Amino acid sequence: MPELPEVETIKKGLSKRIVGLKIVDIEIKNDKSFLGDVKKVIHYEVISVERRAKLIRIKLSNDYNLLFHLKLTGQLIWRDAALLRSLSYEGPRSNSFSGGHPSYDWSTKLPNSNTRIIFTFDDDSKLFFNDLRKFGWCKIVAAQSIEPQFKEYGLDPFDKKFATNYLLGHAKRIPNRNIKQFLMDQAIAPGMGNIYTDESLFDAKISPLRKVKDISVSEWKTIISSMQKVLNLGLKYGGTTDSDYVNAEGGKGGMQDHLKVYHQTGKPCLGACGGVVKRITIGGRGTHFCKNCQK
DNA sequence: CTATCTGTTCTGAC
DNA sequence: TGTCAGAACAGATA
Repeated sequence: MPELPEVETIKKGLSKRIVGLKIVDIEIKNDKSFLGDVKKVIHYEVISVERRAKLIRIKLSNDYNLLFHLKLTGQLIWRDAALLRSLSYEGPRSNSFSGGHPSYDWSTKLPNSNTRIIFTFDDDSKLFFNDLRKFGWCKIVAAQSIEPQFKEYGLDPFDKKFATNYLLGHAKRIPNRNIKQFLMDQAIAPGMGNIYTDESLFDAKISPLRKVKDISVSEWKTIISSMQKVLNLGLKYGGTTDSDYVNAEGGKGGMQDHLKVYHQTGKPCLGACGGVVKRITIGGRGTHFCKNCQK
């Protein structure tokens, strides 16, 4: 599931590959995945690739943008022309039992049954928007409409102003909200999702059930530094591949091997407390934590 | 076979 | 206003 580190990893990968290329064709295989008129972006060049919250923005030379939200299962995979020729028909097929990880034949065979949009560039390379569950989208947004789109989001967790006072301000507004849902609120901590919220709270030794009004200033400081720590770790390992996430080259991330609580239900707690990782539901989301370590 | 669960965000009801 | 269920969708699991 793409959260800040996954989206940022894709952004970096795409930026390296497609800046300077001109879009020459867009093939829409699922109408609901694409909003806008393709005529507005065809024949224009990619100026930059940026991230805001969990959105990816491809800025074009004519003041239009392609904005993507990958939601749960969206992928953006770029292939150069040579690789497309060698892999387009009979990509190697892995079986479904490769070390407990899902099959990855979609990352070698492109397009595939999950491909919703195909962008072709002027060097014959292609960008594939794959999305198994079709929650994700790509839309064309004019330059002047970008900021209004981003207005709903709070400060990026790496912003210098993302500090105790900022979070206290939000906490005052919704004092009875639990810290888990608080951190998942995109108006407060955009880019945070289930994985990095659970990991951050474990690192901070704070229970996900704590109400925000009961969190002290020093605990807020700890939470902020834990968030930045685990997000940075996610960035370092190129994101978490739990099921569908791949980077811009179609490769897996490595953060899944460094998760301490997320999807570790029943395993011994790594806090050396002798407890086990529990799973409960908060706000409809699976929440993983250690009752001993997190107070 | 059906029922349940997953995980992000939006919508509509209370 | 905050809170919550349900929907969007497809597939893995029970």
